[in-house]
Amino acid sequence: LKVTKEKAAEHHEAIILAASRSFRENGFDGVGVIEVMNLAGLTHGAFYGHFQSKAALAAEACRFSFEERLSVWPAGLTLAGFVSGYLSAKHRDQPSHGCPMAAFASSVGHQPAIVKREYARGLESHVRHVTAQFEALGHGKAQARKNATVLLSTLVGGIVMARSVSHTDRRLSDTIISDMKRSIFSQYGL
Amino acid sequence: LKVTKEKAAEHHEAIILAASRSFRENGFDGVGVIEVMNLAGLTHGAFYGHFQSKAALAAEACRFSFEERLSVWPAGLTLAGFVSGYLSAKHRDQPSHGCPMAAFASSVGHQPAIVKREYARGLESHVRHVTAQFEALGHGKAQARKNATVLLSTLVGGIVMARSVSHTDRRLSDTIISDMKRSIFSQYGL
DNA sequence: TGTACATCAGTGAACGCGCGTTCACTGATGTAC
DNA sequence: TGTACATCAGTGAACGCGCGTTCACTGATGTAC
Repeated sequence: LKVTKEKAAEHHEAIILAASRSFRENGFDGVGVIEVMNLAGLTHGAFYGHFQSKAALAAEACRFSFEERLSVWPAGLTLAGFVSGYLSAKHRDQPSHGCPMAAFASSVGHQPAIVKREYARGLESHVRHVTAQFEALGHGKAQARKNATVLLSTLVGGIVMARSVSHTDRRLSDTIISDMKRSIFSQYGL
Repeated sequence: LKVTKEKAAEHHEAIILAASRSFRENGFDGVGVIEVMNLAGLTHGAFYGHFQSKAALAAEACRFSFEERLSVWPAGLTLAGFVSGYLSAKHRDQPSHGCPMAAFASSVGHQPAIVKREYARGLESHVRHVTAQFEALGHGKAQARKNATVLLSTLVGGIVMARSVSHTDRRLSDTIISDMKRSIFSQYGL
């Protein structure tokens, strides 16, 4: 049954949102088109009226995830606050609302080119954003960029490692998080 | 056709080796039982005479990957040498022979419990091994363990991030590797 | 040592299932008069 | 503004494919005599 253009646009956004959440939670291959559509409150048949393929949705979901993450960045958030929030049990246990780099980094390599491209774009914009934070702290342009690259890679490593054992060795997972946080704080003097 | 017990044992090892390589290269879900068996020089029908399930093979392949990695650790390898080899274009481009943590970290969470358990065991033994390296350098037990945890997480983050964009933005990928290496070297005074 | 036979590693066809995708159909929308 | 009709977002059955898994069968192994 046909619906309002506004309703259809809302549906489109709902699909992307649902995909963004469940792809981050279960990986691109861990959730199917049917499940995403049901999460969006629709049936699977309507999917190909909105997207050309699952890969196209994955790319959109990837783009949305990065965009959402940067858009909810609080105005006065310090680097210390950012690191603390990133390396937290909450972030580890809620990948669906978390960093898309940590969620997609190691599986995006096996995804279609369209997904890889959108991921690389998001990564670049994320690096730029953190670079600006370091520049605001007085670092030179080149050094700020290096710091941003290293900090983000380090954070991703910490959360990815913590998640990899969070259901098997909770204590080790907690240790990774706290040790990484302490190390980063001392390294950057936060 | 029946084969010698020795041949059968060789086949068993060949399957694990092939799985270890292709799982690290393509992920647990990126390669099927048929492909693994063909890589091992057999047909898929023989698989369930060797393993109870694909998950059981994944667990064995995981265990083997960690074991192989530690067993080929050169006797006199310094931490600086280890870091240099880890954060290299060669390691980035050859995950099939590389670190199982970097290869499996973010997908092991979606694998059956038996795989998760074997991964956690390998991770723990890897941390212990690097801890011993730091102890040999004169660090106290607790500090050595912390250093090992942080170093490994940082290395994994670097290689995972570099791999995530290696087919899309080679320059950024190279930058991540070199910036991470420089940062780690200066942090640990290598 | 030689022979007959039970064992069993490996083969390849087949099964069931879930997935991404397609399509004929429905009925509310929104446009032309 | 009201009516008739073309449009098209959404539905749900169906398709093809690849995957993990099963199984009847083959024929070399290795054992019992």
